[in-house]
Amino acid sequence: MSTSDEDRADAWFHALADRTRRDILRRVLAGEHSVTALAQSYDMSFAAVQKHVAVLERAGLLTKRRQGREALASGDVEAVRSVGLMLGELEALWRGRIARMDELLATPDTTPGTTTHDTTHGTD
Amino acid sequence: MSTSDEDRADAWFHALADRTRRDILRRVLAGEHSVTALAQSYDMSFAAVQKHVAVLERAGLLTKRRQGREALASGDVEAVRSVGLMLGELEALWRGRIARMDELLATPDTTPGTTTHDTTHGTD
DNA sequence: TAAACATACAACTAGTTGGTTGTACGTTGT
DNA sequence: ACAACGTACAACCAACTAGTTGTATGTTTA
Repeated sequence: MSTSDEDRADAWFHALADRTRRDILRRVLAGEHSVTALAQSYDMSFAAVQKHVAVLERAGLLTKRRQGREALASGDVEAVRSVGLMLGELEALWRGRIARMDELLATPDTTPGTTTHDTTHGTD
Repeated sequence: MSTSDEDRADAWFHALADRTRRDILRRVLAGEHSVTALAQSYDMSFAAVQKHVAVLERAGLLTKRRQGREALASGDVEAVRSVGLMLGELEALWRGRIARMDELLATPDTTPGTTTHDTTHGTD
């Protein structure tokens, strides 16, 4: 495949790592806005805002539809949910660690030959 | 206050925007690891990995405790949840938009003097 | 048709990032 | 005591980022 999950995650988090872009995303999730309408909300050039919108669009967090001379931007809630899902996977890893700790406490004499720490060897 | 919510969000998303850091975070959420143990998993210098760990630590996604000469890093699941919460707020904005659309469809003759589009004016 | 508007993109600049090597300092083991 | 280990940080470099101005192209409107 061309763009891996990690590539998409890079784009997502990089897009979200700028407060202007997060603010733009909030606005376009709440409703459609043209690029100039968005630009008027910030103390920077139109071109700067247009580039922020482009970054969000490339990351898939926002889509644009053309209506006449205007480009109406709209937030993609599915993409936001995908980011949340990835965070959920992180939480799951942590839960696994806790479960492992509980297991050790519950059955203190099993797994007799193993060392006491670092059961998570990388698979790369 | 010194560090605003937006400052923290900047740090969170910037820390998550690098795949090596995301991988480190996965490992330290699954279990404690020393910095050298982490460094051995990646094809880069120890110093590079140490800096990645420092970025995650400054963002609050990871904590370190000292044990002898080792620094044991552990993922902070609460911070991960906070990031998820922020995404949830984005989703809520979108739900508000949908609710507003439904409202318009349900009562087609109310709000007689308003224009048909863009009910979300900025408040700055 | 001409002027004003909305967008897109190229070129440039200052600051930041992700990597490197080298050095310093506390800790462990012989 | 001393060598090896684990960590931290400074200095440096190439690549990238976020902003700028300027230009080009298409769309409305007078």
